[in-house]
Amino acid sequence: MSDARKMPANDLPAYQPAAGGIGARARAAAAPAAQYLSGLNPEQRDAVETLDGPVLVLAGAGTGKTKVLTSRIAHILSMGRARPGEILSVTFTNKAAREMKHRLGIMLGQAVEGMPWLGTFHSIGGRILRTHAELVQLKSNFTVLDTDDQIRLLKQLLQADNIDDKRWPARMLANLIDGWKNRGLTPSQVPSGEAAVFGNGKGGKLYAAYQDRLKTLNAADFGDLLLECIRLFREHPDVLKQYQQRFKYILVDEYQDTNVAQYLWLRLLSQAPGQRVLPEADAPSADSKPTAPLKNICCVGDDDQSIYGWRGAEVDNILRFEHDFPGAKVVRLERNYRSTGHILAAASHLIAHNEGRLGKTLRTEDVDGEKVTVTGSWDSEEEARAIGEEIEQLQREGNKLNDIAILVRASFQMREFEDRFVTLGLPYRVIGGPRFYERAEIRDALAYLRVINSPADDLAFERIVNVPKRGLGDATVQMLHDHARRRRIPLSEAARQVVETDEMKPKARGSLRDLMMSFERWRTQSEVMPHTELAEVVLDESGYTDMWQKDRSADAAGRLENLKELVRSMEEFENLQGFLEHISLVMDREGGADEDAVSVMTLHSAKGLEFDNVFLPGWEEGLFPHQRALDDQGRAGLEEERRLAHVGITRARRRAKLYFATNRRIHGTWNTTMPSRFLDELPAANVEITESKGGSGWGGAGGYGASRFDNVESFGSSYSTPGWQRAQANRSRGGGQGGSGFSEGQSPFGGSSSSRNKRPMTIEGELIAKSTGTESDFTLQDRVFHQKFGYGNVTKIDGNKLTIVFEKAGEKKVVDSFVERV
DNA sequence: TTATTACGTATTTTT
DNA sequence: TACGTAATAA
Repeated sequence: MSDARKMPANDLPAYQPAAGGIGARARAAAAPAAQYLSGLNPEQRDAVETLDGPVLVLAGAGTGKTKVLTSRIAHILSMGRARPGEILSVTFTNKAAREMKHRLGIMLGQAVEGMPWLGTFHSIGGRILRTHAELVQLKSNFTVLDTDDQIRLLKQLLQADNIDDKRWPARMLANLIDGWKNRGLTPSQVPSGEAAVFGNGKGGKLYAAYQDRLKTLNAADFGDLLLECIRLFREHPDVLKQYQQRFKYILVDEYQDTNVAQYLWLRLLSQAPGQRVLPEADAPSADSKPTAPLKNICCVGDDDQSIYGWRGAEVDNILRFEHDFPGAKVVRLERNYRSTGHILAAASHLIAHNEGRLGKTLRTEDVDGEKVTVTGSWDSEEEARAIGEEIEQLQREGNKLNDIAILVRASFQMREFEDRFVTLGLPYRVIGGPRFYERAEIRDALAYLRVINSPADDLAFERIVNVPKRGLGDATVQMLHDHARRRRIPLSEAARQVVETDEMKPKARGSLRDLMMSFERWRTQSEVMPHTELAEVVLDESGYTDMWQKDRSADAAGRLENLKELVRSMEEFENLQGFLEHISLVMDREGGADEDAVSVMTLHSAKGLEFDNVFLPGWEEGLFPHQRALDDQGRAGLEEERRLAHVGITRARRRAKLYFATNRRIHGTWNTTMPSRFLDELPAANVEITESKGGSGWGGAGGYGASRFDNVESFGSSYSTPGWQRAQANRSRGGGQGGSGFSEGQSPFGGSSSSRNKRPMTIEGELIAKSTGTESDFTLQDRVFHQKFGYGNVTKIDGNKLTIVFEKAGEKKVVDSFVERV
């Protein structure tokens, strides 16, 4: 194993000098081969060494999936089959991408400059899109909108269309559009029946309008990063060909999580260069016969870990792989190197209840270990208390807190544990909580920078015109909107024009003019000043920092800290443009793992991780499986929940502990719940039912199993149950937790700072300048009418600015779009 | 225009 | 419960 160490890691591409007159293959096999191949079992090795043609690796939990992927890349490189820049390697999450980069780094040394095309679907799609932005009616500095921006934008569209956004919430439309994009559907491709379900048949039109608006805002949402990429490939075969030629090898991680759009994207790229592009509506239908020779694509996944169906992931993609990629080699990895016998048996048994699996049987050579435990407690509070105590016990036995995780179904469950841990003084860390960049102060700061970088970014402008308060309220913004729409210009340009006139009250006008002048100044400065410094200047001069300094609320200090962190994190990027490109894509935070602390996270964000001790609370009907999954997706939903349960249990190396509570508070009211059906699906031989250690003597052995249906009667009468009364009594918990309740801001930015150099904003500037000069179609002495000032005569024309003497209001300067000729 | 209050309603998972 | 929106007052 370690005799392979002879060859230094960074000698990787240097296999040539290593061996003398042997053939290339032998050379490669003899030299660094041991380095990355020796640690692989036969199946893994098979997956790594099969370089030609499509390969599907079915990798169960803990079977060395990432190891296979990274080894395969190492293999491709050391065989000289491709250079780093010719390997496309896509993952689903940033976390996974980072992990792969990290492991590759260890495996190869610095020899491989970071693999330029290793990243998430979205970041790579975005990158391709920026390179060819003009071809899809964008500019290369386009903004990536997050869900929040998206919804605000849709809200505006709904209002413009006089649609009651009570009855038809913008959020719902956003989900619809997202769904369409996930399925690779442009506005014209959405089935008319589906488009009609929203807003009395206006859904389709709204989608189209939304796309339109995105283009004028020079923005793309998440779905666009893939969908527009697909459109680009279809409409410009030459561009597609270029990428097909570049990518000699394609590797896909977590293939079971891909959606239709991602599938199409991969299909296009995986065809041999020059092949006819797939016909328009080639969603993966049963009869899609792949005729084109397909390249070397290797997909790794596990159908039993598909947990993103609600987000458009198609388990079908992986189930149909052999059909889609004929001649594909399928490798099963079934040797589990992570969990003990009992844990694995429990997980396997559970998942066996699902139908429509490709079927794998996980094996382990590890000892049986401790049985999986199931513990019932009276209510969620007791559950938290019990888990807290068990953790303290584990700690006393010498376990690291870092080796302990609590995995919950829904994030609201976390609170209870946080409360408990704070009172216990137990260090914990919440993973995947409110994202750094989603915090209001970060988004505000970013909005300022966005407006500087891209004056057409109306959403950003709107966000900060009146933050901090400048006396520019709804009325002002509405007026700017009117003007902007009429002249088809961005809001910030409208503001610049209106400020020259008497349209606004002096006070508002003054502060808007100040703001616009500031932006002008910052924009100039941005060309000479380092972007971090610029950010500081902006935050300072805009009064934004002041605003929080004056704020006396508890979290103001934390927000200021976050702002500092934001500025600090900008250093990793070459310029403002590069920073803004990345911020919207790199959504998760990292780091902070130095301290010994219990991890608290959702089951979803736990995928890919492992811990010695895993606590799984909340195994109750309605919560897990989640009611909504059941309602919306029926059987498929249940199976996905079951896969989620499977993922949860298989995170554990040594101990998996499940919990259910009889009473849980949801939306402030107490509900009596039944233990999850998943508990019944566990194999008795590997499970132990234990007493709750949380005191009270309730719960425990009889809590589920034969007697579980005894609880049914108490449904609906929860207010009279002892639990409810006790809960009332417990309300007055003395929780004086003075210290810092919030988890501090951490940098969400990965190590990769591959920001490319692009000239910022010159293009924008020109465009703006031009739109200003549009001639007015008024002539001197025209008699006009103005909403606010009444009738008057034009006495002077300066571009689109008119000076008018009004009969009542006297001489005023106004913008022409506010008056009409009479 | 902003601050305050009242009311109603929605609550999974995330690139 | 807790948040956001809408109505109302200053």
